[in-house]
Amino acid sequence: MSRPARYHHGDLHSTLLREANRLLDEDGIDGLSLRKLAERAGVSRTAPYHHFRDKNVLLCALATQAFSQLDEMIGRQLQGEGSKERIQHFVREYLRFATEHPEQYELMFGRTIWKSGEPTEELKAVAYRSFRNYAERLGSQLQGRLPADTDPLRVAQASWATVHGLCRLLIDGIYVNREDIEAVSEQSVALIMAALAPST
Amino acid sequence: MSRPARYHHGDLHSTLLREANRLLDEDGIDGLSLRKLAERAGVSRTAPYHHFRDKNVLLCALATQAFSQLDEMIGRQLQGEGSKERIQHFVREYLRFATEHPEQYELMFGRTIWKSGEPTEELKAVAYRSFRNYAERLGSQLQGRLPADTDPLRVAQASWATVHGLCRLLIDGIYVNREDIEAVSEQSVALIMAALAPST
DNA sequence: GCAATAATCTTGACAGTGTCAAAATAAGCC
DNA sequence: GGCTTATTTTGACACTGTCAAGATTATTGC
Repeated sequence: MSRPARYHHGDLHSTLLREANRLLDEDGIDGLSLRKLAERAGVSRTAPYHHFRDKNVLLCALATQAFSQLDEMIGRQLQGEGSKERIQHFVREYLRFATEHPEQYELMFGRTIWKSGEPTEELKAVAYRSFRNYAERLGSQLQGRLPADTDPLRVAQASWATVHGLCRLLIDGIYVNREDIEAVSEQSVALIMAALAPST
Repeated sequence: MSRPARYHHGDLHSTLLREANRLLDEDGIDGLSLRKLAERAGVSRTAPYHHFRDKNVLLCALATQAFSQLDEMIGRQLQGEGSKERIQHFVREYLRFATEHPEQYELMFGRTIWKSGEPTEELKAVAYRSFRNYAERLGSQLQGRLPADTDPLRVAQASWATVHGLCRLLIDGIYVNREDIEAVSEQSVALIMAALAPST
């Protein structure tokens, strides 16, 4: 039998997170309204405010979740010794992450949180951790192959910006052709690797 | 003496564009509401609708203006023969363009228009023209220096994505240090140029 | 077990948004 | 001067985030 409607939901916090992610996928970041969310959770308009101070905090929670996934993916894909193939595979995985969850990606890196809103300390922590993770692992993959005057951190920042730029162009709807993007990313990796000393 | 308030504004169309740009600079893209805009222009809430079908069309008009400026800048900076210095100077100018008018840049490339809204034909035309302009000029600057298996168009796409990615990270508030970004961009250019054959 | 406290949820309200419909006003044209 | 068209206005609607005050349930101290 279906549970009777109780005054106390019981597990509203995690229900809100789950349904918010669903709403994000379906209606996009603009379509995610707290009122729709509350209705989905079977609860009144202002109930969510007892679990998330405001909409910004809710969005930060979603972004934090997504960053954890990204961080986990980085760790999984960029382990072991480096090679052009491995790095290209990572880039494809990154593109896949961004395009399969475009609204989450937008939340993670977009101005909704970072500019208009105010990123949570928790979000900032996991975001910076993700990038540090990427920089360190890429650095060790390119170990000894960079020109002497080249700071590995800068290479990490530059390469991340490139992949990120491609993702944004795709996600924001400026580029629509997924295959083009993949070709461009492979070109980028090839070009950078060509500038490196061969691996020993 | 100050003009009396007339029923017909006289030049509302261009006044709206001008004040919209001011509002954009002051309050950001989220702060730009048609009602505030109408008030600034000294006109009632719905008057703008007779000059712009809806908010999306207004924003497209602003973005179109900005793209024209960008296109003009590309033509100015990327003429003549190519050199590492010239390209690095162009990148700095691009960064300057994006950071001096961050809200316009957001409008030009952001999802507000391209994903959530519907880009005007006019906007699409000038946007594509800008990129074609960039691709052609960069291609001629790198003439004969690219590896045989390297499509100049791909290089243009990749390099644009990189600079664009940097701009987004800066504009969206993820990176805050302007000098870091400049160092990263110089690193990127140096890395790509290192992969090229020396100019004849 | 029971009272006090805290957590949770609801209804009502407010200011703000984009945009439509219908009416009012002005300008241009024959 | 009268007709048509372009502008502009007022009124309205549905939507948004969020606050305040009250209702309900859970938890804790004794």
